[in-house]
Amino acid sequence: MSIATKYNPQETEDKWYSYWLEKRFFHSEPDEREPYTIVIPPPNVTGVLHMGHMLNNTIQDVLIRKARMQGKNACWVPGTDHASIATEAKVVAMLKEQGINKKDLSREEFLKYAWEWKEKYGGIILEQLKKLGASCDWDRTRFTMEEDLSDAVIDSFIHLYKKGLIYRGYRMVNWDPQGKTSISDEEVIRKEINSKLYYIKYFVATDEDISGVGHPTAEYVTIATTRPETIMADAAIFVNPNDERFKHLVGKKVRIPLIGREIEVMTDEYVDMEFGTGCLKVTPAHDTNDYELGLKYNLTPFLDILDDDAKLNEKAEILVGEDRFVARKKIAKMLEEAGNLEKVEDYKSQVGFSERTDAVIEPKVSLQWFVKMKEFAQPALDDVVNGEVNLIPNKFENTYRHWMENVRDWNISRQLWWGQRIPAWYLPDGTYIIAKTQEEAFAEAQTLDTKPLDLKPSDLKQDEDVMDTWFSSWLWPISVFDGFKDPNNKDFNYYYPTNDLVTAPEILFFWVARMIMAGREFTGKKPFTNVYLTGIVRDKLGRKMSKSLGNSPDPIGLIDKYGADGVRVGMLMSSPAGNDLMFDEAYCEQGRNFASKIWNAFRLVKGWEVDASLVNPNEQAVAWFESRFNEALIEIEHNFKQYRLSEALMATYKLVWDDFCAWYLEMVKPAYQHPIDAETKIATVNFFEQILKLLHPFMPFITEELYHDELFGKRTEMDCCIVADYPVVGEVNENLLKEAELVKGLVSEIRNVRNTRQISPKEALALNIIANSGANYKAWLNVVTKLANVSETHFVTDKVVGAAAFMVGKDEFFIPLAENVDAAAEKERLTKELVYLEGFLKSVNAKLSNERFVQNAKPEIIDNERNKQADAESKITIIKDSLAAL
RNA sequence: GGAAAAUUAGCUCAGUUGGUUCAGAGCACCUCGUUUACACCGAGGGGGUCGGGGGUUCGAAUCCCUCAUUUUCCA
Repeated sequence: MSIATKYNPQETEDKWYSYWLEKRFFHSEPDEREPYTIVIPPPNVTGVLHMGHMLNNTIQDVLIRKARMQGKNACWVPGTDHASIATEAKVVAMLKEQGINKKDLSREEFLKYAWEWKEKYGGIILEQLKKLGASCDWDRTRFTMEEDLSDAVIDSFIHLYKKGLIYRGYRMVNWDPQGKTSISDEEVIRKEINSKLYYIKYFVATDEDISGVGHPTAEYVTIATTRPETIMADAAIFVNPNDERFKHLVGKKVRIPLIGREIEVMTDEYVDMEFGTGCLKVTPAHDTNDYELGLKYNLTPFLDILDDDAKLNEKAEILVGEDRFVARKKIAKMLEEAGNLEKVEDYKSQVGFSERTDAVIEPKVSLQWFVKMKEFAQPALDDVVNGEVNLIPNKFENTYRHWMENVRDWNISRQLWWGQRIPAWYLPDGTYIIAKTQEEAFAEAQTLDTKPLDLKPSDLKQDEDVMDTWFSSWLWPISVFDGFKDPNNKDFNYYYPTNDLVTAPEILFFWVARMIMAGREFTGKKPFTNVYLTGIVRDKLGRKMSKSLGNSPDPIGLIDKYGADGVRVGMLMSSPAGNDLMFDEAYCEQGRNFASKIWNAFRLVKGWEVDASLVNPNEQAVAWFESRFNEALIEIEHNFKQYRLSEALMATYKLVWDDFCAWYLEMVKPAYQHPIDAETKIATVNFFEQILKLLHPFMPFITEELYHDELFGKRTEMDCCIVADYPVVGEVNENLLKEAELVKGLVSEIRNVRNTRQISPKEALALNIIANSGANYKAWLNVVTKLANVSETHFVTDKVVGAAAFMVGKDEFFIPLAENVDAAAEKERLTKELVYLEGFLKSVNAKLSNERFVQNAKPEIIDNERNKQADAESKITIIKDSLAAL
């Protein structure tokens, strides 16, 4: 059977992915083997594959494929996240296009549309992952809003509520006026924007000012604010207690401009004397820091002058119904006309934007559900500090610790419909019962002392809010194995805790940390052992990939262009854990070229005809490559242990390209159209098979394709590379490796002799050797002869005059040339080397004659220096002799 | 404003407890070569005061101080 001259990824990839699925190689069931488990970080159900997913899932697939080949029961659980706010936003937008307003729909109607939309578009991303070669157990695909997982969310809510770890209360939250929901701190994107700083005069309230609206009086304070539209909600003015400028005003009342309400001038260390005017207006309902001050001093009144859509309400007294940004402009004008505006300055400030809707976040006090986090934080911190859970790289431990030590309560309610509804049931009097169903809530209501008369089940109204998506994803490693539904089930006992988690550092806190917390709380066990943190995929200029910049390549397009194997290699080529990846298509090109190299090497070996009568001339080469393979395998395993995937790949790449293709195959390959001996062919085919296995986790498709070639004999239908035994480390002959390095050096030197003298590679040369080192060059003669085109070799004891001479290590080599050797050039070359060696020797001698060095340095270091000294001395002698002989 | 990390070749990065010629790899670049698996190739080559300065040490890319720059997190 012949083989195509070029590798065709498209055909190969679809063919083998289907075959793997058909033979159920990805599927895992508990058995007696050791499990190796990864749960996928569930992508948003509405998402499409981007470069971050490519990196993340390539890493997971490499880990899972390697474990599978190493005999573990590998299980990679895929799935998607319902992503409440993101999905709801998309559904709302879709309905809007159809002319449907969410407001006009009932909750049930809206959810019907949302589910329809999810069924239609959800899970595209999982299909895309298949193109990449992801070997997930698709039978185990889960969705965070499917029934069992939702039950887990509700049950865990009830569990925590009963433990007193969930409460309902007024707190300052990040309010998204466009999505009309609170969002978590993590969903707020801070951006620096150009704004203005308004300097506003607040006049001291005196008896003469009977206007009651803060008209000018003799004394006043000036405050600087970026938000003049909130002054109507002011509760106090604060100055620093050490600020001499305002001492005389402390305790006095000033009037809020335009509306004239009186507020007091108070003091607190919090106020920065340097910032603005040194006077701070405090608006507890509309600023997080002001809220804290409000609590501290129990400031009243507590006015919330903004509606849910960020328009001013009647509490503002003026500009009622205006949007906050419109109101800002208008009030500035009004202040100016009233003589309260001192000046306006340009100012850069940090403003929070909603990650989903890009609306400016409004700090807002509202009634929400919270999880107390203090108790969760300690065990989760301990796990990481004690090494129960490893963060890779561990530089993230500091950040993790900082976050866990300053943890704040978790707002888990969202004013949305798409998600798990809060299981709180309100009685007509406003009290509530936490229960899974209306019936259960009703039953519990019967036990209340304060139960209203004639209570019917339908009188109980469920909370309108749903839970934060992360309140379901923090259960992911547990719930995908039904650890809530049936805590003693076979899967859960077998697969949990999982092994590795691969995710981005940006969700270290709000996902990874919370999974550890949930693991400890609900199962008593950690959810995973190792957390591999990938970086952000950026473009080669270091910019984040974004739609607006248009700098994100289409992943599927890349796969079409370079093959999935090529793209996988490209993604891994330069992505150490925890570092951002500067993505450049050139890496994918390198990956594709690598696949091509493997393909062509295969074509070479496949083409060899065996002549059984030939004696094996390649024993040395075969023995060497075997050692070299094992040496590389040790390095690769070492890199894998430390999760240095890019280095493991690079070591594999060099083994295949340099050692196998450039050296080994060149050593053993027969002359054109000549047959090869049986032993060499068998050994080479065997090496090739080992190499395919080594490459498989990185490049699953091309390796599977070649693995099935008849060159390797007949395969049974289940004998596939995906489940082949991963190579194990064999013997390494150090001496052989050392000699090979000398031989490679020798071959390079001979090539150099040709290069510098313009001698054709076709012209055979004679070689004379003075083997001072005792290296066994005789055993390597075949190799040298072939690689350097040497016609005859002589072992000599005296220098050869009139020949091109060079050294490798301590050994001297001479190549007699037809034309005269350029003595002057030769002299220059030798002199140069002599100067270098003498300088080197001088520094070594300096060390050795330094008493303090000899006294303090470790003995093996000193021995080393002595060896260097002896080496240099003998080389110098040889070079001096050569110079003399010229 | 507070905290953390980083700064090594044109680019992306290695460099373990300070100690071999330790200044490295891949890519890119330059020269040569269309040799019979592969031009998606082969052979050779150039290129870095290890961000600056200071210190500890017999010895520093590696440890300490300081400055600069960058990134991230928190406020």
